[in-house]
Amino acid sequence: MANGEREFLLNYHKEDYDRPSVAVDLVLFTLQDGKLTVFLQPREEHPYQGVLALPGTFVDTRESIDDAVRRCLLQKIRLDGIYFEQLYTFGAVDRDPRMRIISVAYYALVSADKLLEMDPTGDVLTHFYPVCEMDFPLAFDHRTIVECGVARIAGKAEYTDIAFELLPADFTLPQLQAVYEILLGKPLYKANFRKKIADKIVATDRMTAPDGHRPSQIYNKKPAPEVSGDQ
Amino acid sequence: MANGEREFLLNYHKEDYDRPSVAVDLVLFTLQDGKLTVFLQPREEHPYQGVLALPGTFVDTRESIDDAVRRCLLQKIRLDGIYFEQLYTFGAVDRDPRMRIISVAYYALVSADKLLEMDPTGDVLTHFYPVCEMDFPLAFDHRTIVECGVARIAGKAEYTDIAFELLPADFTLPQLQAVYEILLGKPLYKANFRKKIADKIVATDRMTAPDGHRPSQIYNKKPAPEVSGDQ
DNA sequence: CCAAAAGTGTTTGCTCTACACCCATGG
DNA sequence: CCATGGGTGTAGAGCAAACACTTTTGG
Repeated sequence: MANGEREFLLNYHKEDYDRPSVAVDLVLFTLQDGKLTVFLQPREEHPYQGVLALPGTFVDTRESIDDAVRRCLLQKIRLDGIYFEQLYTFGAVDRDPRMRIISVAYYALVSADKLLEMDPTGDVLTHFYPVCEMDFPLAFDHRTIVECGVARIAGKAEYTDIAFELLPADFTLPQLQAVYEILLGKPLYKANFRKKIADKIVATDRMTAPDGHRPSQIYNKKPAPEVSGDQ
Repeated sequence: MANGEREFLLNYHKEDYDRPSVAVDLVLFTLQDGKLTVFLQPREEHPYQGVLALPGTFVDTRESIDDAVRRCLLQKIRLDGIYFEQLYTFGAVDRDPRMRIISVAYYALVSADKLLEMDPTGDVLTHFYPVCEMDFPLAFDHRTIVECGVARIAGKAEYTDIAFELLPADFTLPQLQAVYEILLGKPLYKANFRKKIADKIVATDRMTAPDGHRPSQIYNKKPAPEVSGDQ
């Protein structure tokens, strides 16, 4: 009878009853003025017309979910080649009042300099809103999705290198520390922080331009360790 | 034009072109003979007829994804009220040769005693296979899904209490330690382990029946801490 | 008395925390 | 010479690893 159920559902599907649609929604983070910000756009259609929402798109039959995310990034934000990762799949029955839409949420990280490089007009930059000041309504369950993304990057900042995705290739240690402090939401001790990330970075021989105080050294992220050659 | 794209996709959907179907696939873990085992059933239909596969079902329009998981557990394994959690959503275009199916994978944990209680015939127990001995083919991308589940519970065992889900309410510390050792895949030091989990358990006044050596004390999981009353 | 497994105290070593201090630049 | 922020060494707290040891049962 477990099989009968499966049989039923297979037929149910083939005979083309109504069934869920699948979309991706994207939580694109960057840093502005020392704050974590997220990309939001006012919706142009009902429901939630004019209300800020995450960028998203339906998943086409001929593309993987990751490809739908890449397409969404490219078509809606003109971004390419940035870090993204699956977050969670949201499937409450009433999350969209029109019809049943299951949303596979992703988060993405981009550095402010990459944003400017990709969009020299600076128009895209105006669509970012600080996550700690979102005292306005969001469409659908998008507030929940953003909160889920914030929680994820806070957690992953502790044991992965995602913080580097929010900085240019050249960065200083005070900058890197600021990123960690924003993601973790707490201040860090300078000396301890430097010891902890020492093995993830390489110093260049360049310094920042003097600015009323001691210039800081410029670092790069250490390349991912090669698998040991001999075995 | 981002809007035109959205418009197109909305119409694309409404006019009922082919679009992805959504299923849940379930990685149900338990412990047998000191090994982590997973529930698999031979498929009764093509494709992969006769090949072992995870239990799964299509997501109905009127149920949430979590509800689809509950229904799958109940209909296919006759299980109810056990721990489960979303794992990852798999959406490669060719993961199912028949048609495009996006699978929201979940993992679930059940203790061997609960399995027997729910299914006194013991039939369900025969469908579990040790994850470390899966030297046989699996249908679709189900091997990847199982591996994803194994990695997840190994990680979560370190900072959550999921290990308790694999034991009855009454357990001994050697039993609990064995669960952690299986999930983490490494031996633990008895004295250190006991100190570490001391604040998560409460001792009962009961002991196991003597068995050729010193009996062990029976413990229960400490109830989740109440939110402190005064504030 | 011995084997086997349960259960406990103590030492050691490491990591993270916190503080103290020095360095380079502009004014 | 001071203010500002960059950069570094070192002592102490806390946690975890490792070891040594005692206890209880059956044979």
